[in-house]
Amino acid sequence: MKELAAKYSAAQVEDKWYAYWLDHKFFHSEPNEKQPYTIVIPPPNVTGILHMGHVLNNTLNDVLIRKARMDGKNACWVPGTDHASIATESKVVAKLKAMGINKEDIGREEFLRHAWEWKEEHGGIILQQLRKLGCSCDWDRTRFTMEPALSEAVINTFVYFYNKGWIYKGVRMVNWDPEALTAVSDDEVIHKDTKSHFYHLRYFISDGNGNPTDKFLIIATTRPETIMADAAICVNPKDERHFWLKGKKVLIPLINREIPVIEDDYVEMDFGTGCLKVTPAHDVHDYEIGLRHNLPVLEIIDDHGKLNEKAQILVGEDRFVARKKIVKMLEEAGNLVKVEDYTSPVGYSERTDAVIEPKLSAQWFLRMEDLAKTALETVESGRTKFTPEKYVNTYRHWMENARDWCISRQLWWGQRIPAYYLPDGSYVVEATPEAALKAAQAKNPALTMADLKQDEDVLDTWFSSWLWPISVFDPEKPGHPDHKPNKDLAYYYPTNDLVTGPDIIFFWVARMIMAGEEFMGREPFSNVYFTGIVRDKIGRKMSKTLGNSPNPLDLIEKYGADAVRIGMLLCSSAGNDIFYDEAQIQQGAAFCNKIWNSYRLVKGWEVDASEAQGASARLAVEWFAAKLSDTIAAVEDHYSKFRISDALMTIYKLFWDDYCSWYLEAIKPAYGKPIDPETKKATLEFFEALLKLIHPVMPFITEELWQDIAERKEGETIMYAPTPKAAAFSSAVLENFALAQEAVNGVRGVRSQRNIAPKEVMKLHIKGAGFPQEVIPVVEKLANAEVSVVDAFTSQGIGFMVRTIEMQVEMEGLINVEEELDKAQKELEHQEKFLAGVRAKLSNERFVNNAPAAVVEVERKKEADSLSKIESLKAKIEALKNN
RNA sequence: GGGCGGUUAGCUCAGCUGGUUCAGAGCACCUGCCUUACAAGCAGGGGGUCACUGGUUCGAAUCCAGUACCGCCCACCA
Repeated sequence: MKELAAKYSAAQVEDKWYAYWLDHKFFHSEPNEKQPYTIVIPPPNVTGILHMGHVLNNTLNDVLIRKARMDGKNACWVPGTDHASIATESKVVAKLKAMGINKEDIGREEFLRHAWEWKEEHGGIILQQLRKLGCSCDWDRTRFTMEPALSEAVINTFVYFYNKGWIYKGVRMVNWDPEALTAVSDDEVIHKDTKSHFYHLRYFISDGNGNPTDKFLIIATTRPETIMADAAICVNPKDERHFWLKGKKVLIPLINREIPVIEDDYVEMDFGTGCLKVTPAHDVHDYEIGLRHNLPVLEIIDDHGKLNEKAQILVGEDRFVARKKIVKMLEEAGNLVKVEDYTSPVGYSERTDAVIEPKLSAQWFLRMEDLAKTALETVESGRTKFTPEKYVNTYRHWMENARDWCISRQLWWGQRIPAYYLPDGSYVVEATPEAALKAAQAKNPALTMADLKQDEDVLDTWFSSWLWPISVFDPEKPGHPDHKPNKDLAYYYPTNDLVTGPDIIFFWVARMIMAGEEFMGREPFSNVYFTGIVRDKIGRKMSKTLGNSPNPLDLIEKYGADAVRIGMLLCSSAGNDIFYDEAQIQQGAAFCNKIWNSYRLVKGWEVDASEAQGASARLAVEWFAAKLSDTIAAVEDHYSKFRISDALMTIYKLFWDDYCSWYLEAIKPAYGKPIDPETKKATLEFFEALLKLIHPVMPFITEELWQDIAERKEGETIMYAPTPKAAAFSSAVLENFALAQEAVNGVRGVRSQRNIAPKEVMKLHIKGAGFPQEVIPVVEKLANAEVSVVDAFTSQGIGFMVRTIEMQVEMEGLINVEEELDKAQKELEHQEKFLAGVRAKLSNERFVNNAPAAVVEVERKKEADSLSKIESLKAKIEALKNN
């Protein structure tokens, strides 16, 4: 590298080094004798594009992986994408729709052909974008959850759990979208408060023969069109008002079907009338009550949201039209008591905005009981640690109440459920059609392939991603606990850290733990680091519709990936949401520039071999060596606790404040003068250590400069330079330098107050022998002052204290005695108050007797220091008065 | 409604098992400087009854209880 530009320009640097890293396969990992450090990427949706959440997450991953690599571990970061069945399928559906093609019309096979085409064309863009961010993924290991081997793994696990008896077919209420004609997941249902009515209906008591008596009860409902599906009326068993109903039967209005009155705690006595109509087919809770009381299920609404013939009346009418009509009919029949306005939350489909209809349907379930129990133990025992810890509570609560997992989805894009139906309605579950045929023929030898019909549904995407930490290494293993892990799996599993958002703690994290325990017999990762959500400045979630989400690639282009990375991370502590502000990235860019220029300065110094190291430089080198070691220890501590932003801030301050503002200023040769070889060498060593420390978060600029500070051979990289280690140091060195810094600050304060230019040499008098003599050269250089140690101040000047040491900047004839007196008086008052406080404590016998000796000792020291300060202040005031 | 977590400077957050002058950091702000690496900079400075109330203790930002507000997860009352 020749002359360095005055400003750092990321664009020229980043692509160059990324290509270099790729060329040399620096990201690639193979099992070897070193300790592995493994991360599997939280696979982004294959059709996704990079957003700020990905930036945060993947930068964290990359920091961890690069740090581990420099720590000498065999670091492996496995990238890949998730087939994301719902998201991808709806994108393909939308694309086809735009072409005038209906999914149903072209059929499954043709649809999947389109979907794969789409995936090949648009899929994996996000992985390209991650390269721009600098992510050091082992691209040779890139995986896709729906690639053949991984799909096989999914099917095998299904068969495995089925054979174990944990997978069963059951009926469940799903969120049915009558417009899209599909079930949608709970996440795709938006609850909106909707104005409707509360209809109070009169149900007459039956005489036992299906005829009404003159007695009746009143129920309140928002859905009168479903009364034909009623299976019971339910009251709370403690409700005295309804004791008389016990054992009675009532008649459904209009159709006069007889239904029983039952009792269940679910009914709230003080809500509505205390009588609830139970409609198992069209309400989730009612369905559960129905299960408890063995009630029949009668479905009267079809897939299109219209009443069917089972309704007996209003057949073929849309549910909302039917509602209006039936109200009228009820009114005419004398069953309508009153109508109240009512606002209640109603579920709408995210995609079509249709009102969701709860619908019963046959689904496949995986029993959770044992899996959840084991997975809870994994976390409670600490084998997998959560950061921040608070999420253990959330996790526990969910695991203790885990409901069976509905694993079927009414979609085509995904792994198709390997259940094959026989003509007699029974089914077999096998990994392949061939095996299924064999199994079917065992039941009925006459069957042929053509007689078998595979289940139409595919598996929940999470049913494939929960295998991710295993299947990316050895797709044979899931579904086969006895299979001997291949070399990769044996080496890389369990992975070390997982970085992800808390929103998928159950969907993904918990289930990976389950799968890991089930198939590997141990946890899939040692640590889970939960990030927060990236929000905009005013706290809104970033979303496309709000348009408040910047495009990370634009930011990278504008500021550089390093700036984006450190900008995001400096202010993001684990578990807390991040309020994104472009100013953070600007701060990152400023830091890049600072690093760049600090090197520009050092690089520009000519070395004169005959030059001897000056006192100030010698001290500064000694001090910074200590400071560096001290800080490295602090940084390591932060990392070990996953306080990433603290670790980075610590390095940031070390670089900017300690190295640039103090150290470089202390060793800086006079303008145009050469530097001695010893100092230059030390400085470059320090600089290299700093580059290495910050490299995990700022990979590009550090590589650029690292390559320049010394002769490097082709194939050398900072990526594999070992993390600087803390060396032993004397704390006295730090302590003495700190005193020097305070003295310098004191002088600078006086300059600032009096508007004295930095160029002007000042005279600083230090009273007594308390100040470490050896650091005086540093003070002289940085304060641009001549320092003298005196017994008493003999000239006029402005005083200040460094701890208990009195100092004075000589200002003959330039000081305002009044002002100085005033200042000293105030300081005295403050000091006396402080002393009083300390003495009150010390005179408290209970404190002296109960507090640890060390604490009492500290108080005594405070007392002594304060006394000494008061004494000098008094003397100073005297002197000023006499002046 | 149930569970969990939070409330410290204008903003974002540290502050571990109560005691080190403990009230901190970064950013923002104010003042003065284009000082020959960097104005994406340098130097200096102001700013908080640690949400509120009570308790425990010699001593509380820190422990306990209650109150208020905020956030997240679950259920989302026919």
